[in-house]
Amino acid sequence: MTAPRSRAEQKRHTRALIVDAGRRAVASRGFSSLAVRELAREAGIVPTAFYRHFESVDDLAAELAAGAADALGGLVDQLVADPTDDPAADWPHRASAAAAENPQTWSVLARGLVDTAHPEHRGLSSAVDASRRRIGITLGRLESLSGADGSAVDVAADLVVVVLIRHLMSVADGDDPRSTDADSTARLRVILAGAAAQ
Amino acid sequence: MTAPRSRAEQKRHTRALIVDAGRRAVASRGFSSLAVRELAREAGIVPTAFYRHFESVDDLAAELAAGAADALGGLVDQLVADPTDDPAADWPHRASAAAAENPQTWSVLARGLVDTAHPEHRGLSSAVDASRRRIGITLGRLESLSGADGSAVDVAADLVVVVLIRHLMSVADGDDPRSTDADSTARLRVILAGAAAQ
DNA sequence: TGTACATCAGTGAACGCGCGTTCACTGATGTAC
DNA sequence: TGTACATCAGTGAACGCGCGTTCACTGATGTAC
Repeated sequence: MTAPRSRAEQKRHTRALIVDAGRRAVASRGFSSLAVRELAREAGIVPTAFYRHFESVDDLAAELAAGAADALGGLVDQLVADPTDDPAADWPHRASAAAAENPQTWSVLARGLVDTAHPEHRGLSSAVDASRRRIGITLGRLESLSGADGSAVDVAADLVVVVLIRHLMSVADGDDPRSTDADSTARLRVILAGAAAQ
Repeated sequence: MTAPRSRAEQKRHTRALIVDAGRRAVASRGFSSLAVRELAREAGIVPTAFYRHFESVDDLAAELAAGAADALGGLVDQLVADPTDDPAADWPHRASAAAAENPQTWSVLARGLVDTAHPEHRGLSSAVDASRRRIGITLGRLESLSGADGSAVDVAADLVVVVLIRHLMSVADGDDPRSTDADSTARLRVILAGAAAQ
């Protein structure tokens, strides 16, 4: 049934099991809940074998955080890559697709953002800052915001990013994607109309 | 120097020290970081004496969460109690006063909101729902929103509550209150203008 | 193709530590007479 | 006011448990000849 695996393939597989268990743990109980013994149990290895894959539990935390930051960057790539006249309608839909692909990652992001004392907070926080700037640039190019004040666009970008992160977590938490999309769209419409009116 | 205390006063004092240490712990590291031994150390008692004040560590968690929910309710009371024509200008200022009064409480609220797996999540989440409804009613009475769509007002209320909670956490984290007030005011202006434009 | 050796993912025992909680206790404070 | 007793906040030993990490090991996989 299971194909024979090379040693390298097997190692990659085990490592992926650990990372996956780690993502689930952080998503549901936060970074400080990462426990080597629990991860090992879920990956089907003995606790000490964990150290064949990571230097320490903090090393794994760093990798999970980097993954979340990358995921956010990738999503923003998609949002700004092919332009739209109506981000309020299109972005939630694209974000839902991203959330469905790797749900836990977005909860990892949220955990890192709220856990200001955790070492990974800084990195995730600046990933969000970067996203805000990129979203801001894209919003600034919208025809509907062509007459808007620059600082109003910045404020809108800030609010849009918050709406998108809430959206991602909502979908990741298993909320109905259809109604979550509708909620986010309504929020984005208010924000964009508000920026246009300033 | 220290006035003699009745046994009841002394007990209340020790209990307050525990609750305070608990608030700081949850604020900085989350509900799951509550540790009897650490709280006892900070309160100047032996770990087992903790159980003279609380049935268990979960009992303390429940009290902290209830305190955060009450604080939010109290703040909303203040926001809706004396009406204003310009919530965008007035509410951040009032929220800053509340945040300065008991900073950690707001981080406790945020922790409980993001920690969806924690038993206290539900209660804090519904406290926020209640606040959203009350804010919505108050917004609906604003002259500037008299022509606005009802659902746009609901969306605005949702966004306003998010802005206020971020504001509270910002001030609690020690950010400069003046610039935090300005940021929140700008965000609220965009939201209210957006709802008015729908 | 067969043999000898190297690599290294996973093993199992062990370390010191902090966890939440129980229990019988002490001794100062409070109360009744 | 003085004495006898009750209350109860705080004490200290102890419980079983899971934590992160180290170390010497095993044995299957991979490589060189």
